[in-house]
Amino acid sequence: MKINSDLNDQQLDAVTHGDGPQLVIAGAGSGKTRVITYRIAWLVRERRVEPYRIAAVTFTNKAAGEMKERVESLLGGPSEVFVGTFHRFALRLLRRYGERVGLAKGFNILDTTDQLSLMKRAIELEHLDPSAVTPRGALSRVSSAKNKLIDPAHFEAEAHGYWEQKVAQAYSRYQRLLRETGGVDFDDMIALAVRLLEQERELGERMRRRLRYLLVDEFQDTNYAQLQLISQICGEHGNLTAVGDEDQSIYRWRGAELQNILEFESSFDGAVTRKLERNYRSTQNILDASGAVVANNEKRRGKRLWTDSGSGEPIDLFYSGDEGDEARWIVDRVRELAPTYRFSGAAVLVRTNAQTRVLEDELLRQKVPYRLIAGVRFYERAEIKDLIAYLRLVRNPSDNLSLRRVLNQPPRGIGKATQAAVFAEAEEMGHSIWDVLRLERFNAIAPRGANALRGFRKLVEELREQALTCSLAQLLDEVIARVGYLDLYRKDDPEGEARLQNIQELQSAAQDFSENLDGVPALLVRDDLVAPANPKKDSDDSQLDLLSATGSTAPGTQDDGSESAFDLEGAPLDETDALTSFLDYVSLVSDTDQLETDAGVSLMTFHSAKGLEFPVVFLAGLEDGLLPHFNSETPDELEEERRLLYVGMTRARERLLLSTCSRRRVAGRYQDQEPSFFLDEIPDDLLRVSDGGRSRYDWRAEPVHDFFKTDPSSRSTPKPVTARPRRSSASPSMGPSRPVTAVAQGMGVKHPKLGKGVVLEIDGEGENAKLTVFFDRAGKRRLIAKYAGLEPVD
DNA sequence: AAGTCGGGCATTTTT
DNA sequence: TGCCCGACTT
Repeated sequence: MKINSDLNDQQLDAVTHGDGPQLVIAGAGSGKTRVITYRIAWLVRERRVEPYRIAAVTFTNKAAGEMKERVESLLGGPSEVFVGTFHRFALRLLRRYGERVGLAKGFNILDTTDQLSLMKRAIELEHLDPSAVTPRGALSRVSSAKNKLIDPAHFEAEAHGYWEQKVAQAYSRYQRLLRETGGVDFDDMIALAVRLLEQERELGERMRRRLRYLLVDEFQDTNYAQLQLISQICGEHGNLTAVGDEDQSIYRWRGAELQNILEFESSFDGAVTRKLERNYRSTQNILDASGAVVANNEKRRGKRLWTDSGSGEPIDLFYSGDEGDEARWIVDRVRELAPTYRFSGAAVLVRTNAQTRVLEDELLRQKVPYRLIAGVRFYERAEIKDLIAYLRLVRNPSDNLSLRRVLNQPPRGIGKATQAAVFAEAEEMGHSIWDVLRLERFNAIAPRGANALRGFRKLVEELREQALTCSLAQLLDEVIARVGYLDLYRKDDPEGEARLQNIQELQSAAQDFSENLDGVPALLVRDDLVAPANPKKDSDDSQLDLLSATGSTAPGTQDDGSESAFDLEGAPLDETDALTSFLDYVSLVSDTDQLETDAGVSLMTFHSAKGLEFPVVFLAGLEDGLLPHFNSETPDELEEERRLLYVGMTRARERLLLSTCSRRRVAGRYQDQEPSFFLDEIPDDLLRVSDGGRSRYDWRAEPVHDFFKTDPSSRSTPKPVTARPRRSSASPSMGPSRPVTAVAQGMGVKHPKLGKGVVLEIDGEGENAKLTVFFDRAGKRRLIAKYAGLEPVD
C-alpha cells in the first residue's frame, strides 16, 4: 500500500484523518470505497489500531463484500475488522443479547412477504376493513414509524385521524403476532439494537470501549434509527467517518433522512467536512450535464465534479414517437456501439419496471443478449421458501408463520377445517401452534385430521433430533427427502426443472456453509422454545405454567462482563449453530448481490443502478409523469426525482444517451407525454439532439401536444386548463368520460396530499399546463395540471 | 387441491 | 393493457 501515490490530496486527507468525526462528501465516481478501505488499512498499519476495534457498515451485502475483499487485500489477509451491513451488525447484537429486549431465542427474520401475511392477519384479528386499511399501506406506515423508533403505544398516542388510529391498532397487533411467532422484521432489527444499547447501559459502554472507529458508507441513505445506532456506537470518542453524497440520496421513501448528511456537523460536535470532487469515471460532458441538473436542487451542499479525462462525446437526446420507437432507437444504437463497447458495456435505465417490457421485446426481436436486473429474489421463490420454512421450524417450532406455510405443504391431509381448528385453538390458548400439536389439543378436530397432525409433529421432531448430530447440508438433504420435494416437481416441464435447479442451488449453498463450519452440527441445543411474549393475561389454563417453565434462563446471567464477551466479529460459531447462521445469511442476502457480468445489455431501474457504472448508459422515458414520476409532487419529492436522474446520468463512463417520447401507452391507453422538464436543465451545448418524432420512427399521427402548440387558434372552443383527479374514480374501462376539472387563476383548489390552496399562475394550456399554487399548509408549489389531481373549492 | 374466472390495480425496493 | 389475488369451480 502506497497511500501517497494511490490517493489524491483530498482522498489522502480523508484517509489520514485523525480522531473525531469527519464527513466525506464523495461525488459519484470519486473513489469513496477507496477512501474507506485505505482508511481502515491506514488505521491498522500506521496507527496500530487493533482490527477488531474497527467497524465499517454499508447498506448492501455487495458493497460490504467488495469492501471486505479490498481491505483484506490491503492488509494482506483476513482480518477482524467488521465489514457488513447495518442489519448484520444489528443482528450480531440481537443474536447475543436479544432476550434482553424480549426476543425469543431462535427468532426468525421475516421478509416482505412474511410481513404482509402477518399484517393481513393483524388486520383481520382487529376486525379492520382491509379496503380502508390495506396491509400494504399499514405496513409502510408501520415501517416508517419503526424507522423513527416509534413503538405501538407511542404511535397510538400520536395518531392523527381515523386512518392512523386504525393503523395504530394494526401496528400493535402486528407487533404482538410478530413476537409470538418469534420473529423480527428488518426495521425491528435496527430499532431493537438501538433499544438494547440504550436500555443496557453497561453493554453500551462495553461496546463503545471496544469499537473505537466506525466508518459508514452511503451515509445519505441512513434513517433516523440508524443515525441513533451510529451515535450510540461512537458516542463519546466520536471516531466516525461518514461517507456519502446527498445528491445520490434516492431512498427517502424508505425512510432515508437527507437531514442526516446535511446536518452532520450539528449532530457530531467538532466534525470536519471534506469533499471529493475529482471524478475518475465519466467524461467532463457527462459531469457537466449531470451537475447542471442537480444544481437545481436546493437541499444540497453543492459541489462540482471534474475530471482530466477530457470532454468526450456530446450527450445524445432523442425525441421519439412512442415507446416502441424509443425501444427501436435504443436497440439500434446498442448494436451500433456494440463493436466498441460490447453488449455488456451498455445499460438501459428506466424509472418503472413496467417500461422494461417493450425494451425486452425489442431486444429479443433484434436478438441482442440482455439481462434483466430485477425479478424474484432467489430466496423468495416458493420452493425455496418452503424448504427454509422447514429449516426454521427445526430450529424454532414456535415459528407460527413457517408452520402455517408448510403444515400442509406438500399436501398431507391437513385440510382447511383442521388448520382452522388448530389455529383457533392456538389463538385461544395464547400459545404457538406448535404447542397445540405438542399438547395434542385436538378436541375440536376429526380423528383423521388429528392423525395427520401427529404425523407432522413427528416429522418435525425427528428432524430436530437429527439436526443435533448431522451437518447443515445433511439436514437439508434430509428435509428434502422426508418431505418428498424432489418428486413434487417434474423434470419434463420447464417450470419444474427450474424449481429443481433452485433446490439444488440451495443445497450447494448449504454445502458451502457446512464445509466452512467443518463438523459443526446443524443445531447445537434442542431446547424447546416457547413463545415468550405476551401470554394472555386472562387465561387461567393450568397448562400455561408448564409451558413457560421450559422458558429461557434469566437474561444475561452468563455474562462475565469482560470486554471480550462483547465480540462482534468472531462470535457466531461458538455461540450460534450452523442452522441459525445459515438462516440469517439467507435472510439478509438477496439475489441481486451476485450479478454475473458479460451477459449482455443490462436492463434495470434507476434505483437498481445505484453504485454501478457502464461505458454506455441509456436513460429511457425521460418524460413528465415518469421522471419526475407523477406521484412525486412536493418539492422534496421532486428533488429526489432529480437526484434519481443525476444518479442515472452519472452511471455513464463515456456515452450517455437520453430519450423521451411524445406519447406512450400507460395502463393500456395512449397518453400524450411532455419531455421531462429536467431535460431543460441540461445545457444545450452539451446535447446532440435528434428528432425521431416525425422521421422514420414515427409513422403515426402528429403528436397531439404539437397541435396545441402550433395552432391554438384552430381550436373551436378555448379549452380551460384541466386537472385530472388522481386515479379516476369513474369507470376506468371505456371512453373519454374521465372527469376533468377546469382551473383558473385565483381559484381555490384542493390537492389530495397538499390540501387547500389558491392557483397563482398558469403556464401553458391544456392538461400539460404548469400551475403555481399556493397551499395553506405547504406553501408555493409548481404542479403539472394533469398530474396534480386538483379539485375546485369555493 | 388444482384450475379458471373476473375485479382491482398498476413507483422506486439496499435489508 | 396485463397481472395478481381471491373467489369460485370441478
